[in-house]
Amino acid sequence: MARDTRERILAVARDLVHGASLAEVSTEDVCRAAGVHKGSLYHYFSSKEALGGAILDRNWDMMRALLEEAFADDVPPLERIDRFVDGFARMLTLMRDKFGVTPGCPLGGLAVEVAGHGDEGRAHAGRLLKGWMSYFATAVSEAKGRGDVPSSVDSAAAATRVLALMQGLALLARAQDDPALMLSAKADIRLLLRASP
Amino acid sequence: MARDTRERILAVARDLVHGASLAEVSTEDVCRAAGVHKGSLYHYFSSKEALGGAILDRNWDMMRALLEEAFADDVPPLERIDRFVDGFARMLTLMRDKFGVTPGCPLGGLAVEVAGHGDEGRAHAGRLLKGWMSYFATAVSEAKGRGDVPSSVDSAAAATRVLALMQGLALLARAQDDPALMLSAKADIRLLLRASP
DNA sequence: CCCACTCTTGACCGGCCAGTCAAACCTAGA
DNA sequence: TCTAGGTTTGACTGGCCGGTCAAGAGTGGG
Repeated sequence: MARDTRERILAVARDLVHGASLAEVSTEDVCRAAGVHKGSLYHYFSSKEALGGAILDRNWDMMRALLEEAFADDVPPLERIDRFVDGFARMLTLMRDKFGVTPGCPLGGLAVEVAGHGDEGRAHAGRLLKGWMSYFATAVSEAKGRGDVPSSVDSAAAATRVLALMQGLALLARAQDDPALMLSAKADIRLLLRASP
Repeated sequence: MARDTRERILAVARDLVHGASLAEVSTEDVCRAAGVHKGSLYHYFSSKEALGGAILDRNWDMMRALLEEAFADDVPPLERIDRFVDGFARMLTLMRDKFGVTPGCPLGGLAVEVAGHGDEGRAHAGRLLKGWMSYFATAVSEAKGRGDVPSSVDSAAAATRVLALMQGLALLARAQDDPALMLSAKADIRLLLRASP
């Protein structure tokens, strides 16, 4: 029952925060949905901010799983990115079905909010975003080796571009409640890398 | 004193919401900063949501001014976009100096929040984002006429890409507290339009 | 069986928050 | 000058919110 409770609180809180923001969800909401009392929540999390940080980490775990799944294979590097975009869009669609609204990027939105909570928050968010970009950067680097991407392209800068585009599309997808917008990222990324389709 | 009060409330609220979110600012904060009592605020705005909508409109006015300033001239269309990016980055820097943190896009962030407030909210946000994109779309269209952009490019889709990239860069700029990130948009947009620099 | 320790309960707090209201205050026009 | 309507005041409310606390329940090791 021990880890289980913590787990349930975290899972429920994550669900409630999706499609909303941390500020819009109260600890009481979380406790009610998890069937737990406030004391338990504060037994496992020192503050609401700490809970937010834990949710962020959990979302990063999910994103990393998605990345690993898309990037693990012997598929050409640019296709890995495509597969990730497909997976990301699928996730947005699933969440839309589950929560009734299209969420933004589970990482990006919360990262901004956590980054607003002082310097450690920003450092935390920055670390995760860097980690995400590194997947893109190594793929781009490998694509350069294969000649799929011009060698003049800076891998790190290109990774930033790619992440920015995906974040922006996720924001527009949320504002327009349309997860399919995300799919256009595949062609757009080719352009950002000056790669032929 | 009549319009003046409404004006002051709006201006102060806008300042408070920059770099934060509407949810993080209370009506009491706004009243205190504006030197006004709650009754006055609710005399001019029917609810906090309505105040949020008014702030969003105000931010759109500012953005439109920036767009008009960059787009009005006889400068080539792609350079107009560059000038807008410069203006946008300058604005982020000014806000950072004023509020101590880099804000995200004044329109994008608030638009997402307002879009979360039911269907009219989403329609409102969608209208402004569409308006913004139309500036890019006409510039792209004109650039195609001049041969600066391949005629195969779809103007509306390209405008969405450009807006998404800027929104994403603004998000990263906020998360990393670095407005200069925005400047890379100029080169990136060239790539998204398959245009030569 | 009991101790110690972790976990859970449920009531509680001080404060904040969105929104209300009636009364007072202007001010412009008749 | 009187009046009518827009504007401002200031106190108020009912509820929620993050967080605390002391006491009890459960449990594994000795």
